[in-house]
Amino acid sequence: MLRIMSVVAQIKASAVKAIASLYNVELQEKDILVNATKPEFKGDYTIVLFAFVKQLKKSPDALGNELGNKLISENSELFSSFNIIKGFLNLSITDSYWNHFLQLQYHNEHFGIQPSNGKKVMVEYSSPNTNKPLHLGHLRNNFLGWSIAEILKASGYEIVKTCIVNDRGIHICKSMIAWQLFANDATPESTGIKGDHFVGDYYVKFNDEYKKQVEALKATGVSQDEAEREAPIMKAAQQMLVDWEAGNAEVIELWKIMNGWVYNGFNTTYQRIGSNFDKTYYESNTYLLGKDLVESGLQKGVFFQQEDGSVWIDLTADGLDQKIVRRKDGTSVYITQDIGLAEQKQKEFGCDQSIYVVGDEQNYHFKVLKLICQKLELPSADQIYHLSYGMVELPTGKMKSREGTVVDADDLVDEMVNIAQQKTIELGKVKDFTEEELQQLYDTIGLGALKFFLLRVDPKKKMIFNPEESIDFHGFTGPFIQYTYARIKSILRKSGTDAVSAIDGYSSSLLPLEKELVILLETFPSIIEEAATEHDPSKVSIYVFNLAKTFNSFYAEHSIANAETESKKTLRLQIARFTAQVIKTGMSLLGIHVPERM
RNA sequence: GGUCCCGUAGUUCAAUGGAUAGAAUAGAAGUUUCCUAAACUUUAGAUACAAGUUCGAUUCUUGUCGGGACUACCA
Repeated sequence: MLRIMSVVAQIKASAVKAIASLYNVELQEKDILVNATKPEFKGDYTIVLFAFVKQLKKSPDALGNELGNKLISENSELFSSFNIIKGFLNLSITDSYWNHFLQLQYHNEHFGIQPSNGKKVMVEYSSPNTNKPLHLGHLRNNFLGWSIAEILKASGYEIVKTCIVNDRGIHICKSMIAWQLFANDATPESTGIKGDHFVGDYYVKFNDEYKKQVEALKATGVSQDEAEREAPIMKAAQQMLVDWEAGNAEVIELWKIMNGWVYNGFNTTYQRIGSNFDKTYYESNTYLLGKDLVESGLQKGVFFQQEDGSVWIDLTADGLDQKIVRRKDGTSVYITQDIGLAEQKQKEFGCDQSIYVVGDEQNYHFKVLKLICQKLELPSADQIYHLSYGMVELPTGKMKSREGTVVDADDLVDEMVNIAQQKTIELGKVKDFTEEELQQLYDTIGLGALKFFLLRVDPKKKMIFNPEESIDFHGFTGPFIQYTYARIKSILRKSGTDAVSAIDGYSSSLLPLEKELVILLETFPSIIEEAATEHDPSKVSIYVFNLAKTFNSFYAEHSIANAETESKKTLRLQIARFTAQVIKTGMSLLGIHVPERM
C-alpha cells in the first residue's frame, strides 16, 4: 500500500532541511512545532518560531522570512505563500497539493489503516463478577476495551481480546445461599428473568436478610462487630466457600448451575452491545496460579516470611507499602493470582504488550503488580500496561448498589434504543423499512448514542452521567455523526457513485469549506496514530465529530448535485465520498455502526 | 496520617508551554419552493484563589481552599 507522508510531517522535514542549509544547524523533527493555523489568520499550517529563535540567534521576523522564502523556493509544489505574525510562520499549502491528495485517496477504503507491524497486543477488559448484572461502569470498560483494540488493530497490531471472569469467592456464595433459602427452586426459565439479573436479585436478598439478622442479634445485646460475624446467613456463606474449595459435589453443582444462568445473561448483553473475546479466563481456574512464584520469590529474597508464616514484599523503598502475597494459611491473594495469570498469558500468547482496561480505583494494585513482576524478573513484567479509566459517577456521587443507585446496563441500552425508535417514528423518514430493518436501525442509533457518549471523554477522567436527563441525540453525539453519514450516502445514491472520476489537471481551486474538509480528511491517519499511542479513543470521537460538523456546514453552503460546474460537482462528490468513508472507518474504531439511511 | 488524581461557560466535555481558551447543550434571534432541519447561521456566557518560572501558563513549581480514589490475610 502506498504510504504518503502527512502534510505536517512534510512541513517538519522540509523545515529541518531548510534550517540545516540556511544556518548549518541540525534540528530534529520533533523540535519543530507545527499547528493548524488559527482561522483568523491567513494560511493552513503554522510553524512556531520561538522555540529555536534563541538557538539560531535570529529575530523571529528575520528567521521567519528567511525560512519562509527557503521553504517556498525548495518546495513549490507544497507551499504557495507565507506570512509572519509575532513569531508565527503561517504557511499556505497549494490547492494543487490538496487536489492531488484527494485524487489519490478519495476512493481508498483503507485510508488511515496501517499494514501489519508484526506485533501482538493483548487487551483485557470487562472483567465481570458473576453475582450481579453489568452496569454503566462495565459499559464504559467494554466500549473502551473494544475501541482500543480496534484502534490498535488499525495501527498494525495483532490483537488478542481477553476477559477474566470473577466466578468464585464469598460474593458468589452469598447469592447461592440466598437462592437455597428463598427461591423455592425458581429458575430464570420459570420466572422469565434474565439469568444475571435473577442471580443478582438473590445477592440483594442475601444482603437484606443479613442486615435483618444483624439487627436482630444486636437487639439481644451483642456488639455490631460480633453480630456481623455471627449472623447465621453469613456463617452459611462462609461455610459454603469452604465447601466449594474442598470440592463438595453438591455445592459445585449449584455453583455451576447458577454461574451458567449468569453467563447466559452476560452473553445476551455482550451480543447486544457488540462485544466479544478471543479468550476468557475464569478465576476458578486461575486462583491457584502464582503460588510457585511465591516460593521462588522467597528463595530470591524478593519476598520475606513473617513469624506467623504469611509472606510479604517490602515496597517501602519504592514509595509504596508492604504487601502480603500469601496468607498465613498458605492460600494466595488477589495480587498473587494476577502475577500468575500474567505469566500464564505470556506463555499462552507471547504478546509484546498486555493492556489491562481497569478502573483507576485499582491504580495502586497495578503499580504493585508491575513492580513485583519486575522484581521477580518475570518476562511479563515490562508488558503490563494499566489502561486506567475514571469512574462513571452520578451527579450525587458514586454509584452504590447498596443504595440502589446503580445504572443497569441492560436497562440503559433498552432506554436508548427506545428513544431512537421514538425519534425515528416522529421524523418518519424511513417508512418503507421492514420491521427487521427498523429494529436494526434503532439498535444502531441507540447504541451509537450510548457508545459515543462514553467514548467522547478522555478515558483517564472520571465522568458524570445524569440518569434524569437522557443521553442527547443532537450536537456532539453519535446520532449527529450517523445522520451526516446517511445524508452523504443519500447524495451518492442519487448521483451514482460510479460516476465519480478523476478531475482534470489538479488545478481547480478550492473554496474555503472544500479546503477545510480536505485538510481535515488528510489528518485522519495521524489522529489514529495519536489515539493508539495515547490509548485514547476520545481523540477519534472528537475528530469524527469535527469532520461531520464541517461537512454539514459545507453541505448547507454549497450544493453538490447542482454544483456550479461539472468539475466542481465531481470534486464535491469525491469529497463527500471520502468524508463518508472516513466517518465510517472512524466510527468503526469506536465500535459504532453507521446507517445507510435514517 | 501517607500516596495519587481532579477543580475551565448554568451544565457536560476540549485545548503536545503558543496567537483573541474551543465545542456541545440549555438561553436569545433567525434559516424549509433546491442534495435528509437528528441540520445550518448569528448571539451571550468560563480557566477555584495567590505567588513563582517564561518572550508567552488552563498546562510547569509552591502554597491555600474545595472534591475524589487508594492505603484488606475481599476480589
